[in-house]
Amino acid sequence: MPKPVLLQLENFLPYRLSVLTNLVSSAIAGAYRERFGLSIPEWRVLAVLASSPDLSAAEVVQRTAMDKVAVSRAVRSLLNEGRLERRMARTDRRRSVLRLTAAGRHVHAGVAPFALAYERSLLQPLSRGERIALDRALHILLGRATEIGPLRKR
Amino acid sequence: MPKPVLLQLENFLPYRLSVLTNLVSSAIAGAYRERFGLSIPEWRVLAVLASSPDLSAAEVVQRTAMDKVAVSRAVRSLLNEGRLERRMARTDRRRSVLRLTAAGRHVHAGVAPFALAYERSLLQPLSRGERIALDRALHILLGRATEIGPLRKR
DNA sequence: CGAGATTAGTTACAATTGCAACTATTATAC
DNA sequence: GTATAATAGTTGCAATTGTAACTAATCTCG
Repeated sequence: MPKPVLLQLENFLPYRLSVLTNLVSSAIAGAYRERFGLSIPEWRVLAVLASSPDLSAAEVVQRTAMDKVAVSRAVRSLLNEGRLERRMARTDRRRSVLRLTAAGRHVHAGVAPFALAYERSLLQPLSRGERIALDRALHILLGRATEIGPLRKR
Repeated sequence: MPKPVLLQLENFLPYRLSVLTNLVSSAIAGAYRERFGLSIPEWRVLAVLASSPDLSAAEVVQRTAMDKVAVSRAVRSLLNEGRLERRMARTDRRRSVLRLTAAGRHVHAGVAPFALAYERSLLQPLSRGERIALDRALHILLGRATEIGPLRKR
């Protein structure tokens, strides 16, 4: 007898994660683009530089789990839009030193409250305990997924 | 004084979901492609037709949360590969009736255990209680995300 | 019946993305 | 010091994906 295969797509964790993430990401991406002219990669770069100025592009890659090409392109458009400025490190002329301009800080100050409001709204139906449990579970899953499959180049 | 903006990317739920999902999806996608020559959209179509034969493409769209164009393309390549067969509904010649071929069932029988093993491995560090909590939280979040942002066309 | 609206599915085109190759610079090893 | 390897970042190209327009068939309702 063949072993019965019990796979229901709607209970399959990778599928559920994917559907949820697509929903959330496209809601957010639409709002960012519409209101601030920002793509998600741009927003991520902006967000890390807002709390940690003077990173190099490679450091941004490390902190955001983005691909280095994505960072390069996001940096370029943020530079074009005058939201970012770039110097080169004196000791190593390959490394860039990235910092938000006043315009960049201004955009960030506009987006961040919106982002936090979206998150708050998304989490609203969860109790405090449920949020903590979710937090823990995501943290563990992230570690485990990294452990299982290195697969992504950074 | 400007209100201090407290947004740390690494604590931001949409960001964390996105990183986790990318990690999981690319691990799975690589394995499916390598071992079975399947893309993720193809795999999803295969999975729903394995448990529910004779759906139309539109019904596949409803059950998978995929875009109808993505379904159309996945169906076409599965047809080309001989993993799917399509008839037209007698009562409505627009509607297709999709069914796995023996080859399609064979591929599904190969992939499904692999998919379940990956999921099991991913969940392995979570206790039973933690899995239940995760399950609940994802379910609630999915409903809430749908409520907040219709944004995606299907 | 028959005009207009609706639905199923496909196609065409544009935007996004990812990979690999490339340039420039610095580090390492002899 | 020079050759080789490694690192930072960019660019080009191909594959994926999304949006909108399209075809064909059916439905609605006067």
